[in-house]
Amino acid sequence: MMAQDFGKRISKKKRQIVSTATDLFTKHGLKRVTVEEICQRAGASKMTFYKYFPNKMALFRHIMNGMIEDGYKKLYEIDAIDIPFREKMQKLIQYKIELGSKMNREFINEMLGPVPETMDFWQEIQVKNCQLFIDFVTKAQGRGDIRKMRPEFILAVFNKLLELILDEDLRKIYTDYAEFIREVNSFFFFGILPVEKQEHRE
Amino acid sequence: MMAQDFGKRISKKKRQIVSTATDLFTKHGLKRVTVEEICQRAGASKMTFYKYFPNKMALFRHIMNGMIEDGYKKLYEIDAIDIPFREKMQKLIQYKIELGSKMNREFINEMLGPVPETMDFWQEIQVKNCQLFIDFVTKAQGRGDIRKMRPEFILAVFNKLLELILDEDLRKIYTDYAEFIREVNSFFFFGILPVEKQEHRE
DNA sequence: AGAGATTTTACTATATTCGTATACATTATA
DNA sequence: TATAATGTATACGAATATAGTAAAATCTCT
Repeated sequence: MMAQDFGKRISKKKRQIVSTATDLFTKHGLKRVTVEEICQRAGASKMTFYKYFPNKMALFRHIMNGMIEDGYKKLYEIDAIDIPFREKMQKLIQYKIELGSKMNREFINEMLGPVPETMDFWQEIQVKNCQLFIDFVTKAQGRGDIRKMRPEFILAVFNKLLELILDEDLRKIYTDYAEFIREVNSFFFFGILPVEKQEHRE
Repeated sequence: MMAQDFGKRISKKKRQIVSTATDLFTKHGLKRVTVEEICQRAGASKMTFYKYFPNKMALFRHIMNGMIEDGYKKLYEIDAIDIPFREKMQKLIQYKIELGSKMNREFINEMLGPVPETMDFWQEIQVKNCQLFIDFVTKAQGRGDIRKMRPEFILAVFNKLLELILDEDLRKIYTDYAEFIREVNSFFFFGILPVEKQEHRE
């Protein structure tokens, strides 16, 4: 009787709904996208949609949570690898950049803009993400990889530098994109490396 | 009393409306974008909008016509330069590619999709564009730059090759993007160059 | 001050979207 | 085959959004 489904197999239709909705949301934002449109493109009927999600916002939350989850895993994964902290950071930045191309500020604003409900949700997410990153930094501090500064401050700086990387105009200055990234990365590092590990200090 | 405005100066607000609408339409398509949204982002009131355009579709047509106009000028401009036909073609392809990044198929489909009115309009545009390109080809044939083939056929091939260029997957095969373009271009040419001008013929 | 452009606010008719109810079709499996 | 589970088609009412208009207030020039 297949009973509980063993919690494993997620309905094909559900997956299709989620994936097409992800596409549409990241492209056009929450408000512009219609439940009916999602269903049409997913090749599912509206009834199926409401079988799996109570409403559009729930689907959206589901998707966002998935993204957070991915970020969580990624961060944990990176932290577990046995490489110098600096390389970990590099990997993290790389990941955030890839994410950033989808989750850019415009996209976020578009979602935050008109729907007040999303504001609170976004706050939630930010807080979660914060905590995660702060743990990451705290661990690194425990190992002496970075100076003892308020992790919250480091997070803020990190985010500001990410904004810098996503800045199209600045990017144009560099002929080589990789060089640009290295530049930011190295800047970030000579700011947070503990004194005893820094070679170029005046 | 500034009277007729001398037909020169287009109201700043109108220009802003047109430009923000162009942005929004190219990003999200006709249907997803709201008159109110355009006005808000353009910093204009709805009344101003309806002062200049009778409705959303009219604005859309205005924008599209502008693009056609640009294409017209560009083609004429390219045709007028005293360079080999092959280089003209290269320039034309370059231009179409730039345009293609905005006017991609997805965008077009999105507009054609739900609004039946746009279908007819798009037909109109296609016909105009066709005629233009066909003139271009006919002239070239008159000069002996290309073989005597039905211009309509050449247009069709040209468009197919453009689709090829915009194909992400194919693009990935080439490490150098310029090489890719050259490849397509050269393929196109050794297909249409008149026999006496071809060097590598079996 | 005075004319034209622009905004603000308020409003209506229309269209869209949401979410549900019902009856029907498909698939899988015991 | 019988029995569920899953999905579809269609239609529907209610809430909401949008288009487009009207009239009065405000702004911006000269």
